[in-house]
Amino acid sequence: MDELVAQRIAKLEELRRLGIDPYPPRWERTHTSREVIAIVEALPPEASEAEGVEVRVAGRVMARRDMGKATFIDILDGAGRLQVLLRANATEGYDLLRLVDLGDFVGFTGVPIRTRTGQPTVAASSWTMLAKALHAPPEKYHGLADPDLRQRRRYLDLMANEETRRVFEIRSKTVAAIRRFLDDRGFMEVETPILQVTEGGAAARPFVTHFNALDEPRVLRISLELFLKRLLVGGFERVYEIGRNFRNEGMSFKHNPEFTMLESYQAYADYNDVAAMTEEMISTVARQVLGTTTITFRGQEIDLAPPWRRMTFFEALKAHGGPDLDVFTDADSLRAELRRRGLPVTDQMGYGKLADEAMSHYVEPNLIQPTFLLDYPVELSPLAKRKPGNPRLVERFECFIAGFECGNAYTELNDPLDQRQRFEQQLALKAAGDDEVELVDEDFLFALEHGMPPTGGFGMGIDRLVMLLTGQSSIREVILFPPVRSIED
RNA sequence: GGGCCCGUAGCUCAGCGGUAGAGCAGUGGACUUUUAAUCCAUUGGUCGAGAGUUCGAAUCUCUCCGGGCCUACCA
Repeated sequence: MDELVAQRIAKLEELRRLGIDPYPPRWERTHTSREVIAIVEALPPEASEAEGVEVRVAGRVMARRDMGKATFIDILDGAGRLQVLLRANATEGYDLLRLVDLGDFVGFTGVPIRTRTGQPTVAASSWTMLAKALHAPPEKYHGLADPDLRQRRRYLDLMANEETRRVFEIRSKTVAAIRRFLDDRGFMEVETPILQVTEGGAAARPFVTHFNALDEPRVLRISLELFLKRLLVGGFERVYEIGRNFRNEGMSFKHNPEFTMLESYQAYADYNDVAAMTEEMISTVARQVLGTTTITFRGQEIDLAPPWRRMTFFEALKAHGGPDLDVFTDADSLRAELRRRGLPVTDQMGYGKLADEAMSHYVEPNLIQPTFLLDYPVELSPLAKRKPGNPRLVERFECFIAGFECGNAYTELNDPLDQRQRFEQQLALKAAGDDEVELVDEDFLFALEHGMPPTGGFGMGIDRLVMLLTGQSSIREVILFPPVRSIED
């Protein structure tokens, strides 16, 4: 066995021999580190001690400065770090401190004091082992740097790196702020199936599993859309879901196979209403979580305050040197033009995919400040309603911040006959070799045939929003436990 | 998938053909206001795995394993 582990187990056994449980079931804490610091900071300047105040604090031992008859221990609790002073003539069990290692959870009873350097500290009258750690924590100064270990053993990353803790606190506050925003506007949070018969609502390859009780195959959902729309058919007027989607595809700095999506649907709204809600929601969330609407991402300062820039898909393509889609109106001519421009296009790509390819090449990287791209080609958007007066386009926007997409919305297609046609067009694309198309979902069509009110829908990748708000340039840094290859022992 | 890079002590890293090093952590000792405490002493390694080249490989070559960054596709 590892020598360091053996040493710690020996200490643990010595505690037991002394009648001390190294893993006691309960120990009452009265104050967090932050509360103790507040007590000390509230003391009059000449006072060095909160006389008569007894606090019980607890946390993980992060550092230890042993000076013979006095020892300083830094603990980390959920609120932050706190220094504890133990003295041979003032702390019960001082000689047993040799059984305390870095990483242990320890409780201290004592008085808040100010040291002569002014640092808030608990002068301990006693200490108690709360949980013995068998492994040393990461290096105290450099922390945990190995990117593999940081993700594989996130708990070590969290205990060693304050920035990591900050990122996930912001993530939690972001989701809470989104819920608050939607709840305040009369939206109802719902949950829909993750295990589905047919994947739908997006174009992506699914994870496949088997449902034993029904003895049927199932796929993990790739979007939330089609079930939420069934709820609009049912009569709920404002619904949203925040949930995990699964796409069995590649990983990149902005893609993870399981990712968290927000989708909301609002009856009697169109995509313009949704755009207004989007810019208000994201700026509100930023203000609540960060206290500002200004963020820095990859060295670029970005202002999330509304109103955001709006331009049409066609305009944006022209403005950034891409092809004019009013000139190249069919798949063959557009494909030839993109090929002439040296873009990687294939014969399998339909008009929508080609237009999207051009957009992501010419436009997307340039959309640093928040921008709505409006009015997408119909071929790219089988679930969106056509734009009145222009059957080539649908009422859809995607919003871009810092050069990547972070939201997508439609005026939802509620014409069941048109919806069936669109599904059939997707089938034709599949026949032509595109394996990432929207599949026909008869059950959804049947629901739509019962009537869905005019509806504005919205989808947003939560992980990407958190990347923006925390300044993290990789999605894996905002996911607590990103997928890692398993290691064979 | 393509390109570049990394894997050495529990952690952070040096060493880059001549028998394995530092700091932190650990162990023993000194020290009653330190805070990357300090000072003295000291334990700890199949140098990711395997094969090859060589008198000799952590170091060079190849294969594999794990990881990172960039790049391409879906949010």
